[in-house]
Amino acid sequence: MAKSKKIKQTTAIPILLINGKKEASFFEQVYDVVRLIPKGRVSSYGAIAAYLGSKKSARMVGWAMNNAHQIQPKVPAHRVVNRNGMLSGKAHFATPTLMEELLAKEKVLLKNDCIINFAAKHWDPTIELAL
DNA sequence: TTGTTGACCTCTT
DNA sequence: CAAGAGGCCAACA
Repeated sequence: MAKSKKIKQTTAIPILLINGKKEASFFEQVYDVVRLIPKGRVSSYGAIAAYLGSKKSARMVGWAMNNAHQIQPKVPAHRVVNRNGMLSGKAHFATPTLMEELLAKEKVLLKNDCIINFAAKHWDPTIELAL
């Protein structure tokens, strides 16, 4: 094969390369699903992880969101919350209140950093995209 | 290179 | 009912 050194399968896949490239990593799939979240709806890390294959990979979804800030097109990370409907990642946004602001613009009401009527607004890819 | 950490979830005690 | 531990994969020191 062309490469003199063996390709490290487990090693980092450059996120920037994923953008518009053939190699589809776990991260890109996360971004893709998150972009599909309709306005006014919210999803959860576990739901996305489960849709991709393993619900135990929910942590990776969180990591993907962390990198999502350097990803383009922009990923609506504010529409992704934890299983409790709580804005666990709001602190990682540009401003601690940015996530609330974005959700408020989508008519998503919050109370104590928790989404009101979360069950009704929960957009589960496993169900919505299960066609 | 190994080991620890991380925007989580589920099971077990 | 509450608290603890395990598990997943990737990035960082």
